[in-house]
Amino acid sequence: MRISDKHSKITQAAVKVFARKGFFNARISDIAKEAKVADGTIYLYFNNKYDILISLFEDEIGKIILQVKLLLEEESDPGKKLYIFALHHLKLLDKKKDLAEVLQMELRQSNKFMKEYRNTKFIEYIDIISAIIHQGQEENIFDPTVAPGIAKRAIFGALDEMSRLWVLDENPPYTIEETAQQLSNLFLKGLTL
Amino acid sequence: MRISDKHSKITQAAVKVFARKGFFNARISDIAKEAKVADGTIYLYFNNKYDILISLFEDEIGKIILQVKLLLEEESDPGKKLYIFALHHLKLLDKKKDLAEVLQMELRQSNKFMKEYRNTKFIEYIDIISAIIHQGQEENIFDPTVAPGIAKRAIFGALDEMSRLWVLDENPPYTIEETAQQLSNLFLKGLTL
Amino acid sequence: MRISDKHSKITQAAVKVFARKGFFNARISDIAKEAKVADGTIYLYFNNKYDILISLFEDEIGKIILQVKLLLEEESDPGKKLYIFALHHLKLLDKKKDLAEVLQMELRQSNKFMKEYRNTKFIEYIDIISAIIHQGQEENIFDPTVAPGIAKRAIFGALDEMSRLWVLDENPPYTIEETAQQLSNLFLKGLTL
Amino acid sequence: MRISDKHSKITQAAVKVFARKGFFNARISDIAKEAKVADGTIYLYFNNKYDILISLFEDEIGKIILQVKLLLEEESDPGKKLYIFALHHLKLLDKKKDLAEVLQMELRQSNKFMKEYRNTKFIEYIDIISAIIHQGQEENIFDPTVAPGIAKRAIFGALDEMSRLWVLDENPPYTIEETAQQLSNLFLKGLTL
DNA sequence: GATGAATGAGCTTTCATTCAT
DNA sequence: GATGAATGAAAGCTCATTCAT
Repeated sequence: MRISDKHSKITQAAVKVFARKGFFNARISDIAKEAKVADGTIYLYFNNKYDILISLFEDEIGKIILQVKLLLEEESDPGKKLYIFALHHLKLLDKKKDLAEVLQMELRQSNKFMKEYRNTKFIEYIDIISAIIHQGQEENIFDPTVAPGIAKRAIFGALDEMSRLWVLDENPPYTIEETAQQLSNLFLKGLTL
Repeated sequence: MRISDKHSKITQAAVKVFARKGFFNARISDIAKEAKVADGTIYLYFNNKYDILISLFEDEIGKIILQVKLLLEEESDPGKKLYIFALHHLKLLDKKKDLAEVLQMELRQSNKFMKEYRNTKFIEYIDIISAIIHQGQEENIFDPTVAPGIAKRAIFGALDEMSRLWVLDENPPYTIEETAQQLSNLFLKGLTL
Repeated sequence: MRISDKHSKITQAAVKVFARKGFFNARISDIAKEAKVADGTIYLYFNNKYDILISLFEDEIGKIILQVKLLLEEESDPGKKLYIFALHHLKLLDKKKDLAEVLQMELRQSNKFMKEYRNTKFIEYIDIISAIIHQGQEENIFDPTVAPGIAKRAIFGALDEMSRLWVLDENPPYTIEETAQQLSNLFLKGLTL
Repeated sequence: MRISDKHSKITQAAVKVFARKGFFNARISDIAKEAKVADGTIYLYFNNKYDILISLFEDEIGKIILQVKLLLEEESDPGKKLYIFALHHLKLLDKKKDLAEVLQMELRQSNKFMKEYRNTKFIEYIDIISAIIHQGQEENIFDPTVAPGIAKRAIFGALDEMSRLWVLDENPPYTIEETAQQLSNLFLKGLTL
């Protein structure tokens, strides 16, 4: 088994366990059992419990950023880019519910991660949105009086709050496509000159 | 001393301590010390540690709902209502940073509260937004194709994400009024026919 | 039960357990069981495991110093003082075998206690010897060329090594009085002009 | 590489590590790293952690015994022999501070070594002293009423306690020669008829 | 009602030892 | 023989909760 396999196995197990029980209620032995390794093995790959969460976060957000950026490269219209971003965000979190729950619930939860820990990956992710807005303003499509620093947070916040529907609800009242459509419409009209 | 005084003292202390340390890192003895009561006294007013958080949440959200509803009664225009809601939300959380942090960070964090615990107070709060949207649609001011169930979450999510700026950042790059203005503009244009 | 009772009960239990198993092999739960308290109770009286050992040491040596000084006050002849000191030292450690074992074995064992921890109580104890030697030199009874700083260590080391006989051996080949006599004779002749 | 090389490398490494951290705080991996072998390799040469310490002890004391006996053969006067023994003891431990620390601190520390483990090498070492005393008594130089079994322990204890000065103190207040001189004078006068 | 000393279950982390390669 | 990744038992310490006063 390759080294990276163990690391990855533990990460995947941690996602499941953190999603099920929450970071603080999750025991290392839960993760170990889920990953089918010994408790001690986890400490060969991670420094401590917090490190698992941060590491997991950076790895996964990193992958997501790569994916979205790749997708967006194929489109030039900022309005359509916004839709693609929204759709991709919702789809992804729907597909990886456990991961979604961990990212949403656990990561923002503690001073440990949002205050002391400078969350650069997260910033990189939402800066994709501000880049789109900026582009739209440069091309005279979007309203130049809109502050991209506010709009990016608004859009991410909206997506994030919506995605909770699929994470928490067994039978969400809206489809993902419908939601992505509605959200991008809403913001598009709001942004467009 | 009236019974409610002790209850309230403990709740206020819990807000401070949860904000400072997070729910899981907070100790009952921290709260007791902050409230200037004995550890055991807390258990005369609350069943357990989780109960403090839920109780705190319901009480505080209850007060906020009362306040906003009162404010909104004085205004009839749905567009202006949206601005008032946004401004009030941001102002409040800025004024009560500790409470803001607890509501944002701790409450959504655990399955314990968002899954098992049916969060009716929270639903009541964001339904204020959908009521405004509904009113605007009834009065043919807002686009009838917008789903209020989506828009309410989008608006709350945007506000929530924005408010993190004042909670976490020492020197936020925007003023509260500016932000409320930008957000309500954005959504207003998005919503308006 | 008075507070000091619990503290003392734990200290006494720790002496027994440390003597039986050694500091590192002793578990907190062993001490707790021996003291008939809960594990956690120990941490109401001591900061950590090391603290129990140091605290125990300072308390017990403190008591011993008081006792010996009291005894020595009644005697003026430095030669006889030396005998009294030796006899008392050996008797005491014979009577309190567990304590003797802990003081001998555990305390000198670790950098933690002899390097980082400035062992002032111990120094105070062996300085009783140098004071006697000094007195003898002042009174022209003892050889002035003898360095009290060396002799005090020699005498303490001799006593300490001897006392191991009663700590470790079931049937020591010498009696305490005989040993005290031999040792004080040996050193007296060595010291006397 | 000869087998004994690895064994010796590990022993030397263990001396360093035990001296630095103490037996219980030393990790097998520390010793392995210091010896530049793999952790598992240590178990090809030693049964377990305790075995390293005991083995180390027997080897090193064995060497010391050989050296002293050789030195003493060249001298016939028991008084001078005593001085030679003292000087050699102190010099050796000063030269091999790490070894000194391990012998002093770690070996006497635990029941594991002084009770269960019959320390024949150590006995052999201090019996060199009683042999000298015996010789002196046979030759009518030393006081026949002195019990060699007590005197040997007294002398060893004195040397041992003194040698702590060079192990623990950066700037010991006495030189080794001075100390050996003082000690052998003290005991010589004490022993001589 | 109020207290806070006492409890003891529970958890993270360490590390001697093993064994497949 | 040599390796070092993997193991899993073990233990120090914490802290929510209880209950005698």
